[in-house]
Amino acid sequence: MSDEALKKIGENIRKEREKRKITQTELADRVGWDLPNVSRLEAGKTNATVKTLLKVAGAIGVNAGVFFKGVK
Amino acid sequence: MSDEALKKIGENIRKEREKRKITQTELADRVGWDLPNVSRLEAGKTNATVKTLLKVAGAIGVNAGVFFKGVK
DNA sequence: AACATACTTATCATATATGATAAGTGCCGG
DNA sequence: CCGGCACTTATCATATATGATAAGTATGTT
Repeated sequence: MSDEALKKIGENIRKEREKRKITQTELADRVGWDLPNVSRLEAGKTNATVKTLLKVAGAIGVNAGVFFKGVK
Repeated sequence: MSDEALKKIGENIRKEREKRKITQTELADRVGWDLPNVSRLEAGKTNATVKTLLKVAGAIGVNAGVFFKGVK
């Protein structure tokens, strides 16, 4: 469950965002944050909470469960 | 993303635990917590972090993504 | 060279999750 | 009725996520 997991989750979020051609700026806008907080999340530099994951999932249109794909 | 979501996630955790015939006490043991913290999590009274979900998922042998089933 | 876009890094205050302890409820077997 | 088991509720200190701001990098365009 190390920080590897957080990195992997960040990468998964980034992939889902890029799949939909959304910029970090646009995502930040949709969730009502400032841009750096999106960057930090995708970089795996934060141990996000459920609510944070759900906001992002809602904004890009996926179930938050997908962020855990391949996370051990 | 209301607190409904947190409740649903708690219920999902409880279901997965019960499926495997594990008590809260046993789960607490496996993750190295005291019992009340498991109760609180399953009751949806906390906005858990990724690491918390991963610990529980590891202890009961599922991918943490399943905790988000049916969560909108 | 100046500018714009997309993103990263560092840092801060405030809110809150975590992990602990103590005390409670409900149920069942003896 | 009593002890034990499974779980809940309340509350605390400490660590840290969130949300904000300021300043940086990299790449491409005019």
